Amino acid sequence: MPDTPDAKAAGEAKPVGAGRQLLFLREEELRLAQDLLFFGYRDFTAGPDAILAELGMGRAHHRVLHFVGRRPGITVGELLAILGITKQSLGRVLTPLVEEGYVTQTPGRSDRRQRLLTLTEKGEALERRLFERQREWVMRAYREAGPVAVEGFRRVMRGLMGPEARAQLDRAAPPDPRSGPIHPKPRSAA
Amino acid sequence: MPDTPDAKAAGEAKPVGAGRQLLFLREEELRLAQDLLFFGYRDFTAGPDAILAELGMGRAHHRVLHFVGRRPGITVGELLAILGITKQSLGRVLTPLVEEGYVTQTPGRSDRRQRLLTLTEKGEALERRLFERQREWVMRAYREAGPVAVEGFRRVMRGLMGPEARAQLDRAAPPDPRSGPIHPKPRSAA
DNA sequence: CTAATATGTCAACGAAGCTGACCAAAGACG
DNA sequence: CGTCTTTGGTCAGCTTCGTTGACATATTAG
Repeated sequence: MPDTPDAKAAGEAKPVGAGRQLLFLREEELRLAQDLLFFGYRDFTAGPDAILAELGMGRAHHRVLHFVGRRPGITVGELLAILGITKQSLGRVLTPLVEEGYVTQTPGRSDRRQRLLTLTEKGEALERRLFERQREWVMRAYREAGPVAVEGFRRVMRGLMGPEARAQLDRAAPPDPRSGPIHPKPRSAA
Repeated sequence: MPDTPDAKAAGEAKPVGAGRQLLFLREEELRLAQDLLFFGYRDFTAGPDAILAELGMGRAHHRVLHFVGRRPGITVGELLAILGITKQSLGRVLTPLVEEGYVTQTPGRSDRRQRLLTLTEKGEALERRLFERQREWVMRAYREAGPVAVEGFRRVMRGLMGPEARAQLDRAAPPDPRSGPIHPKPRSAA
């Protein structure tokens, strides 16, 4: 259990045993994590949400654009598995995206029941616009925090995911052969 | 062109210079961040969501319990500012919580228009139950990632918040005077 | 031919946001 | 005192995005 949280560990007063004290610190630590995730996630999505609202779309549309953009030719079934929603829910978002020309459906070559999904140019343009907005935001946070913090952020977020999501992530983010794996190995705290 | 399936993802040829490559890496970095936040946040909230569903409640109830628990005696207005929602939306969640005995409202002593919100024992018990579920999950991620990563996670999440959220966080999480500020200074990359 | 699979669609519902309008109690201040 | 503002509550209606259940169709698999 090596995880005395770096510097802040103190807490001298309070007539408690050491174990009790650790427990208390853990509690506050976790409450902080709850706050950070709530506020952070909310503000992280705020930028794209504003753009989408102008187009009469919502966050769900963004997610479809994002994952279709990440894996062009993805099947409906795979997309459902990644998003973890029902096909009815997906349909309400995907159908308009197809009708308005953001996404194309083409029958699978080996299995013609499948509808392989790909972004159109219009879809790519919108996705990129949403992406850029978010990029500014995240890059600012990354810059302020520094590369070591970014690596830590990634490790913790990965740990917050369930095993299925982790597997999906590895598929959704095919490591670019030119750049090597994103997390080659922690390399002992950079 | 529309129908090249997933194999097309790479695009290895692409004649790029070093700057272009950096840009590309940044892009992939950011896409990864999007994935991590989506999956991570979703799975982070999954545990409490399941408990709440059994009680006919949702995530919004949890947030109220969380922030009221964090600042007993908080006013309705303050809670609205923290959550960033309208009073109508809050009402739909808060009224049932009061009616079912999870939260009490008491008139403010200096301003009797205010309704100071506090958790009842029942409310504290539920909040704790939700908290414990989430704690297990987060502690696992923290342990796996290690203390340096946790510090980095906190720094990045904080950076993802807007300035208002940051101010609210400092109020919502009154820094324990015994332990000093959470982020005293980067201390040059652990 | 039959069964399973991939996808789509209709209908109804629930959770949690929103706007706009309006009201009452209490404080603030001339 | 009287008026204005602030705090909070409420009614009505709308939107997004998730859910279940049932059913239809095309295609593949055995």
